[in-house]
Amino acid sequence: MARVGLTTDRLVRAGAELADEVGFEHVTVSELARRFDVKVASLYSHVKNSQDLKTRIALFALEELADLSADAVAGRAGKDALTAYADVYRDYALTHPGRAAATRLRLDPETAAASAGVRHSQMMRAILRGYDLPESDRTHAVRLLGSTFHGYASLEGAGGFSHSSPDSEESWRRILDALDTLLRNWPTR
Amino acid sequence: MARVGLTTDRLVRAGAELADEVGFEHVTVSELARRFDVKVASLYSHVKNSQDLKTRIALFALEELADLSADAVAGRAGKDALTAYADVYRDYALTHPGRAAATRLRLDPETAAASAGVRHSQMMRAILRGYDLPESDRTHAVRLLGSTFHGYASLEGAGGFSHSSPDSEESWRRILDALDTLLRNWPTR
DNA sequence: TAGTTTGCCTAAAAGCTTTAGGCAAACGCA
DNA sequence: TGCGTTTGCCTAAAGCTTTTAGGCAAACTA
Repeated sequence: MARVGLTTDRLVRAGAELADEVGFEHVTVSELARRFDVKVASLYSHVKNSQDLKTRIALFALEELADLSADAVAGRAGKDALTAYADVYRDYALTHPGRAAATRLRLDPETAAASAGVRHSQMMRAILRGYDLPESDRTHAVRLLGSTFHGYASLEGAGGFSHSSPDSEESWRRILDALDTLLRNWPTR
Repeated sequence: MARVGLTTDRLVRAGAELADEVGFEHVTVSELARRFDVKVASLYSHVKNSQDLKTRIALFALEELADLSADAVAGRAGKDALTAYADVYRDYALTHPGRAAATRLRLDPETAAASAGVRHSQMMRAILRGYDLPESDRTHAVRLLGSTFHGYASLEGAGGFSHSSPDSEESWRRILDALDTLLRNWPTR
């Protein structure tokens, strides 16, 4: 009965890798147990249940992505900051599709409020400081950016843009140009 | 052994309703059988398997939404057409969250190509005729609109904008204004 | 009305989730 | 070092979902 050394943290990290391999929706307690060569019931000491595991993977991914973004955005402003943030987002979604899908998991309000999701909004708000938006419009702009990045990564990940020209990379660049233009010509009421 | 009169079509419609009630990811062949007061195995004459059921629900929702959109867009142009299309999209997502989630299901390329998804792209292309975009940029713009609508509906459905001001309705209107502005000032290379 | 089709059934196997209770490894302290 | 406690992983078991195979009777079809 050698002990493998399970911890919640190790399970969550392995769960994130599993998600990238098989898709977040196919992450299963059983499969995770198999990977640790351990009986399923053993995981239940470290994780409340399947939902809990998925939530933890989502929180982990949000955090990891926030760290990467913060790094990329540091020292940049304006369009430079916008594209740095956006590119990190998209790259993350491409290299870690399962984790990216996890960041789209519906979290209950308290969990969401305590998540790295708020760091993401704060970063977007900070990026908007490089543009001349009235304070009252910042939230709208944050929501627009969030929706677009989210949506693009999601559609691209679902294969929506593959095998059709022009290629996705080009659309992405043009969309970032467009969003930059938009923020510099933001329509006020 | 009274016959209930199952058909693939009835199953798909009931599946769509079920999705709206419990969430698309919780749609299950078992639950559907329960609702028809029929044994689970009976459904397998009408539907290949669970994945097949979900795919059919997705195709149904895409079709239904395309019909609604076509109706809304008919006879409109420019911003009028843009907002009509977008509003139908968002309303659908709010009133039919499960079906809307279904439209985000990853379809394999052939299935996607034969789906009403292509009607959606065509409608967006048609809407863009009201704006003065170079032909070569239309695809980029379609992808931007698709991403933004998709992303907004997804985040709003996940509760991302609820319980925080300004309310979602206002952001949505402002985002449509912004997209309209953007399309009228589309940055070319 | 007889024959055929087919819709729904029973049976059963296999996989995932979750809880309860047990044994032994690892830790903490004298 | 040895003893007691903690705790990590195990076995067992129940309940649910998926999926396949084979059967009977209801509903078309001639």
